[in-house]
Amino acid sequence: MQIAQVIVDIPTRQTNNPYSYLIPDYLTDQVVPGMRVAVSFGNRKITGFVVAITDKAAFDGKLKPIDSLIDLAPVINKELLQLATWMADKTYSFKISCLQTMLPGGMRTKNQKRLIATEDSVVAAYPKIFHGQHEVDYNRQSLDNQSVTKVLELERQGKIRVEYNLTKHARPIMMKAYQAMLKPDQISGELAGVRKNANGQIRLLDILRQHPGETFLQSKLTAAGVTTSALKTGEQKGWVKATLKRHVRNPFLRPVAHTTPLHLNADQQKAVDQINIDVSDRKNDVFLLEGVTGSGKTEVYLQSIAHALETGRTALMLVPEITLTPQIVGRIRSRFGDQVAMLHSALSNGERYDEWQRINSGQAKVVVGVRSAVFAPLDNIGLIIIDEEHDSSYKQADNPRYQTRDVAKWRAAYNHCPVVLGSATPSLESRARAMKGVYRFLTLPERINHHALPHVSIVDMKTEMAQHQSILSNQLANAISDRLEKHEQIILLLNRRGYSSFLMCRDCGYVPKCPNCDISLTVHKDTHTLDCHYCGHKEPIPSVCPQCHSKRIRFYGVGSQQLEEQVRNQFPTARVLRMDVDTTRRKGSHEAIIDKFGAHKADILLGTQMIAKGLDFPEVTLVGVLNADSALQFPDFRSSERTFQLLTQVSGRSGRADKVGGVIIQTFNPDHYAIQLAKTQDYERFYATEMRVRHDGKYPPYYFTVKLTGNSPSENQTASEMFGILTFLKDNLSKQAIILGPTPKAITRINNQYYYQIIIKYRKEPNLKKTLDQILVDSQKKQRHGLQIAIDNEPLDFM
DNA sequence: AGCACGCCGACT
DNA sequence: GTCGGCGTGCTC
Repeated sequence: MQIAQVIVDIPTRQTNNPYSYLIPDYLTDQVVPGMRVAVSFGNRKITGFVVAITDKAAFDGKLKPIDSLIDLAPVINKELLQLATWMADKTYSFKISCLQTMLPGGMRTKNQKRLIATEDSVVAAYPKIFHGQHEVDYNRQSLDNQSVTKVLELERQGKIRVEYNLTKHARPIMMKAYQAMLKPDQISGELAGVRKNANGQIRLLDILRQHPGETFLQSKLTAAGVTTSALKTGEQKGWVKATLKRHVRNPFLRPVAHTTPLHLNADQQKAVDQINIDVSDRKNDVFLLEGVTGSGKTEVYLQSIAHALETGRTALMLVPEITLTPQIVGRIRSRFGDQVAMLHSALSNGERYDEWQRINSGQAKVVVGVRSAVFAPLDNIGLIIIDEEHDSSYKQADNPRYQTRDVAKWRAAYNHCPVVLGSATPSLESRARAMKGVYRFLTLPERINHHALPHVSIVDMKTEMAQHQSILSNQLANAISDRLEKHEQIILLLNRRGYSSFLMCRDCGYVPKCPNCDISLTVHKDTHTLDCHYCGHKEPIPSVCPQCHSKRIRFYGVGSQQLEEQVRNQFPTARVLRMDVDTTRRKGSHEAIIDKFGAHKADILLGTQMIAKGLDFPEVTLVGVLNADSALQFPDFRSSERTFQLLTQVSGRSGRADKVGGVIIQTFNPDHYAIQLAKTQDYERFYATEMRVRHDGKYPPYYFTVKLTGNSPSENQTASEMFGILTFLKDNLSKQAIILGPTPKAITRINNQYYYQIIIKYRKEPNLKKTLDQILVDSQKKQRHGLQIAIDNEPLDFM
């Protein structure tokens, strides 16, 4: 008898190991590791991943059989199955969360319970449960305790039937199609029996002659001039047979022209050569490819990918979250055509599913995508590239909190292939490793065609604000007028990290706050609401101060909407485009804005971070950064690095073609080294300065770090439990470990939960993993007192 | 997670 | 004396 080892879809410590299930006879040899199955667990039905097939159970109680298969073929291959185990361990998360993360969103199953009333009377009797409907989804959170008990009671009485829907959301699209049934020699005979003016039928026979035996989507045939009535006749006469054919969604909006490899300069050639040798020799090095903006990193990637394909292997290229614009994908596709699949958050579930299938089936050999694409089911990977490796979107913010770089290195080791980390401003971690010889260091010091770097000037907003209250300094305003006159384009960047507009009463100073969180509400003019960005609470914008009834209640802070208004007022003839979360929410709107600006149908593009990355507009000759230092104000050890990277990156956006660009940086900290060194684009000095700061502060890359966050509905409870954890840590770690906290988080209360954190900095702690695992096990009991623990290994910030 | 079981306070 | 609160433990 075969036994399936199943990781069930319940993310808890106690269910983090496989459960044994019998494989019924009729499924013998059909259940394979990596498939999902439906199983009974307790008294409900849930899904799980088969991770192994054994002939003995580790459990000596009575085993239940597998109920049914969810997949006919594995959705997680052998490599990814191993990776999931490693990742769960590394990120202190559950195996099931890791497995689910590896699947494209649309394929994830949901354990949905559905209640069906078998007696009409109960529908009317319990409106809280049924809302007047005969069938409802069972949602425990939205029901009060009495209703939950009632549901169980009605279920026992047989007045309610329970169904479990373990649904997959994305499915292949099946469309109406027709299969050609005629042999070529039958065609002319049939043609003779057709009326001369029956154009549709003639057209159909024509197509059937050229493609005997093929199956055509109905839409293709009608597009080719075959009418639906002709198809009906054809079906009656036995020419074609009605059937269904899979329609593969195509997320690529436009066809692209084919391009050929560009000529490389000496540095690029050297980089390509070294990477290619590794690919051929199946060596598992990590390269750091450092090259200033415009130095031609992408061409290095493309030619290395080409080499990987030539050796019969596949390639994976990762890009930051908001960069994956048609510009980049277009370049990859123009070289590799339909072998390219893309995995990106802007795709619909269905599109992502189809792209994933193309990869899983081996049709796609090159995958371009964001963070989660690191789990693309590619076989036989020959090269992994991480572009803009310093980008913070490579670290997942919630469980499993993985760092894409680490996952990529794991997969590269498994596949015996190199990893290329590319950046103009590498993360200090990566650069330090390159200096130590852990990574191999490749540089592209020159800009292609020797374009001059843009001229960068810094405006001190302290003196500027003393003269006039305006978001735009005189210098920036003058530069904008100048470019508008010359019909050149302008990008205005609002560094809005934690900086958005709120409401304040000018008479009493009242600021509307979220009732559930310790944070002021943000003004959203489009919806006319005050929103909480943490818990989603919304309320209308008051016209009088609720506290002192004054009418002088106004906006403060600069959001991109306010900036847009001011720019339009100051430059009424300019055509302005705004790009931020509000204007890009709709699918395709991101691309639409970029296309419009690229076609010079607007003069000014303004927006947040998302306009800083990877875009290439040759007509842009001025980049203005409105508030360069808003990130610097955060109590975060990485804020200088972020600021430097951002400013360097946006500066690269100006003047890439034949025109020399200008960059104007407005700041309240004109003397800060991150800003001064960004002005001269001096990465070397920034690296040296920042490394000294990190060394003195005992920060990464000199120290490893772990962040432990605890939350509960009571502040006292949270604090005291966290102090208990502190004692436990002190008892189990060495004297060299630096433990900071517990301290309340910057926003202590979110959704009526109180958050405290502990930071651990260390160089060598052999007991750490064991100690933290123990804390998680213990927290299972403490969670009953309401405390939840989250562990973030190598957090991006200490906030 | 979600359900059952079991042990202590306010009630028909 | 019971009903029901939630703290604890188990699910192959």
